[in-house]
Amino acid sequence: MPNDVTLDDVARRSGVSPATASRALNGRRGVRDDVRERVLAAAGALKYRPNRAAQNLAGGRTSVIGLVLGSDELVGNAYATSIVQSVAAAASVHDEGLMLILDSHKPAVAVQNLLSDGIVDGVIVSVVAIGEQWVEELLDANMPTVLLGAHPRRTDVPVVDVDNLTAGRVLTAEVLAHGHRRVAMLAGPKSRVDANQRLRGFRAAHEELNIAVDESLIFQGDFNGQTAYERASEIFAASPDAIVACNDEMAIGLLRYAKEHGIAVPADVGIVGFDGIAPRYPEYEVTTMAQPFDRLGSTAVKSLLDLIRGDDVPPEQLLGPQLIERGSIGSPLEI
Amino acid sequence: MPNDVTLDDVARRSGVSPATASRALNGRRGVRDDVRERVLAAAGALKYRPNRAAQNLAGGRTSVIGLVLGSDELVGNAYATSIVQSVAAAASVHDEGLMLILDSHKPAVAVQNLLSDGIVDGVIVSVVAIGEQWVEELLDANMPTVLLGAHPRRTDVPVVDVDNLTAGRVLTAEVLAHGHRRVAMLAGPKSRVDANQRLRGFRAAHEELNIAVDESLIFQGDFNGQTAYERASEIFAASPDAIVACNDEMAIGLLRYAKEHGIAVPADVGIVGFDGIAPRYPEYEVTTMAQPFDRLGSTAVKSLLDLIRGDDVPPEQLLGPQLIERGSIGSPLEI
DNA sequence: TGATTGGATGAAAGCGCTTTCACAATGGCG
DNA sequence: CGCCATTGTGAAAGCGCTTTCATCCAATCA
Repeated sequence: MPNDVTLDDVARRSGVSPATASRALNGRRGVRDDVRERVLAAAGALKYRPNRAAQNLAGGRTSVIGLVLGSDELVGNAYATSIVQSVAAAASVHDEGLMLILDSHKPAVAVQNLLSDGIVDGVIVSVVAIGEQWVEELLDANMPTVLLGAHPRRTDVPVVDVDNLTAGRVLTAEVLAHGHRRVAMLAGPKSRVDANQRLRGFRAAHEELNIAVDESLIFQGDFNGQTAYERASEIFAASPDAIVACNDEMAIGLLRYAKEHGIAVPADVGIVGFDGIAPRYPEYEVTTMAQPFDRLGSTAVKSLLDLIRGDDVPPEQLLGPQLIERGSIGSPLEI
Repeated sequence: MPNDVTLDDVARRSGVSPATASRALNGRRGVRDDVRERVLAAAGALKYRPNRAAQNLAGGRTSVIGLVLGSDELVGNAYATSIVQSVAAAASVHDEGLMLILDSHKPAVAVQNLLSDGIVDGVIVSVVAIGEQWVEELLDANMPTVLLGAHPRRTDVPVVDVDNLTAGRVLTAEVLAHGHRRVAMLAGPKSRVDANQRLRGFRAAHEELNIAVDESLIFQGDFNGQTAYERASEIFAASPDAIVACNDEMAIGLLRYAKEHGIAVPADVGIVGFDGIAPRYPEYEVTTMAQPFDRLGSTAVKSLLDLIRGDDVPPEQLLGPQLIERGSIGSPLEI
């Protein structure tokens, strides 16, 4: 056992009852200052560490939250990876542990385990996992849950997401502001709310300027860079002035194709992406709408903790994205 | 509370004592078959889920293992990401939960928490976290631990790693077998055991063929692709026949430079990498020595569970890597 | 048939903590 | 100077489970 000194030991050493020791250690009020210090000192000297299982059993809280992701999504999926990172960081800020639950080959067992008391106090479910049926099961259970990314149907679970509509609108407006008029859209999966919102934003930006959207310039994508690369010839064949790709992976797929086929960006065609992960590929300079990953993670964690505590949580929290200019639709505009 | 039906409820419903119910549910022997079935049925009907905190407190096991990583290592670090993925998968196979511990801004608290009983039964520490002093603290504590990747100094903790020496030797031998003679090495950080072993393998392969290693062709790298890209001109200026990069990121950095400067690969120079993550970059076809991530994760998890159970674990388990031929040192050799 | 074994079961004792609850002790007030 | 809040403290009751330990009964053996 890593740890064998108990609260009783601390209590005995500091000459108080376990009850008082517990109160002192947990910062409860109603303990004289000198007593509290004595207890703290004893705990330090003994290297006392509370037994979390016992705390949990007695107190009801675990201080662990779960993060649920689809499994094959992690490797090579910059979005998912960023989410893990930011949620982990946020959890750590709140002194919460983080259980990582990837879609396993034993979903039933995973859910079963998760729903047991004493394992996690609540879960954050990433949009990349939504659709898995075991996740549905999880949502139906009476477990505090926050969705990271909107769900196509469930509106009964609080959502934290980037404001995809605005993001799509602003990004497209930026493209239009550079003078591009034939703007193509490489959309994301139809099942994804974020993809749809971005598309709506794309249309909205056009409407604002009274520019008609050429429906033949809207291409169905799947958020996958390789697929985008493979469809690139078709898209370029439509000779758009610029292309709005619904995420950076697809934008990079297009850029790769352009590079390999002597298509100049932004001279021949402008290309923009989404998510803000493109900067990780230094050879592809692409203007992008960055996800506020840090705030996404911290907001989700904070909301979940509120939910666990029983506080009210807004049904939908949309965070502002940030435009990252990297010159792939032309030089930055003067203001 | 997600869950409010207790073992007592199950016991009562099936007309047995809680003791028997517990035994039945946990597959302990000494329960008549019909009784066991009755209990199982009752548990199913009641949707009973054990309270893990209570189980843990009474039984001593958590069924959760920890995975410790350096924090900034996750995003954009394919190696770390793959490790997370494979460990998560392996944990799930064993019905273990996975706590993810990234190097936080509160290392002390993190360690403190981790070492509490009832949080995790043991931890897997990835080589990418080694060096952080809080990890040292963790290793010194009496907590079952397995290292994923060798530690430069500590030999008191069981290690699971790829056989980097052999990997380096075989990969270099392959390069030499293609007829390359002036072979450069872009090494990894000197502080890393894996990097050093690969370099040793590089030398060993040369020795076996009685080829002298030109020390001026050994370049110090840092496992970073961008840095490799920036140093590429210097390396190519030494006009090697081929370059062994100590990981794929660096190999890709070199390839990117080559591509941009009209250096043909493998015609002008051969390039190979390490880790097997290159295939994720379809535009860069690079022969690589793949880490057996799946086995790495499963072996580490299995060893940790053995350790927790009190069984003996070999101090060092080296797994065989796999050569992935992708033509970046010339066409595959006939056999 | 009586003694002996062994398997199935239940009673009860914790695991280490938090938290009522009751009780002193203290201080403010009339 | 006595009375009521207040505050600090300890005793003890669980939290829900596992696990001895003792018990019971049927099966085995002499």
